[in-house]
Amino acid sequence: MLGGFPNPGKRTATNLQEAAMPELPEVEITRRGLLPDLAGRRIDAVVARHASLRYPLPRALGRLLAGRSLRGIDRRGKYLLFRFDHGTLIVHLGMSGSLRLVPAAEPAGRHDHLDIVFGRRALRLRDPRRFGAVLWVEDDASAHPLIAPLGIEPLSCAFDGAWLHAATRGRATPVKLFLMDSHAIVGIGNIYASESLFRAGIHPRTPAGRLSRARCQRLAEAVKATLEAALAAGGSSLRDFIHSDGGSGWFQQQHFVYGREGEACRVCGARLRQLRLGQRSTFYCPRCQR
DNA sequence: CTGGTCACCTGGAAGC
DNA sequence: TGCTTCCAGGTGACCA
Repeated sequence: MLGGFPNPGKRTATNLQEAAMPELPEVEITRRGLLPDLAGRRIDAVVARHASLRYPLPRALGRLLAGRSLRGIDRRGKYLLFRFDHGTLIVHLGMSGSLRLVPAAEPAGRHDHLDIVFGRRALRLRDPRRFGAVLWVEDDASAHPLIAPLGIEPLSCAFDGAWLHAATRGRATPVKLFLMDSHAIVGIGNIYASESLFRAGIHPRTPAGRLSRARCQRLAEAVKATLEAALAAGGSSLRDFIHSDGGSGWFQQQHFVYGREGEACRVCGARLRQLRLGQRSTFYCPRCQR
């Protein structure tokens, strides 16, 4: 393998199936894992090794953060909000990003773009595909142009069947694409969209606006159950994840349909199928999902 | 406003 | 063996 980049080991299955992307549960797990170690801690230095990810990194990040104490970490959708007295550092992990606590002296790998040093340890941002983002806002982060248009939090009480029913009226778009539209609902990526629709027994191509009230109810519950199952799976390995060297990737999870095209449905045994919606692979069971 | 498509970036796998 | 092509993914930008 390339220097410094951990070898994920021999894997026979496709990485499609194994490499879970940071969706809402992974981001929330990261937040919960970092909080107890970092809240209240003072930053000593910042090391930026790459000038930009999706956007240019804030300039003079070291001068901005050194000597400041981290007040807390919030999450909005898939954005992590690191709170300081004088502003908020917004971090998005894109599709390949991770944040881990490492010894500050540990040599950085090829894709370790940013270190925020707290004493002997560093919060290290690794993002091989550089789809992630690091932004700084002095004023209200919720008003930031990337944050303000975000949709409802799927784990909030406000997200339920009634909300989903109302929000989808008049929408012809396939329900899977609606689930993935961050301006409608945040945090549901390609994997959990397929998984949630399977749990709800709804075909991914169903026009969102045609879903009955009852099916919206079922889908809202399925989304919550899917995300909560992932959170539970991640929670059990949370400390290992945050403090490991990154070799193991995101926590493993058993999917019902994602990445399993051609295999047998775990519920009915039918051959699972794959189709493309919005340029994205979509997996479903032709018998369980109508 | 809605819906559809593209670009960004990289590593790994598949194809030739 | 080595090159080329394709694909994965989140999301903003841009089009009709």
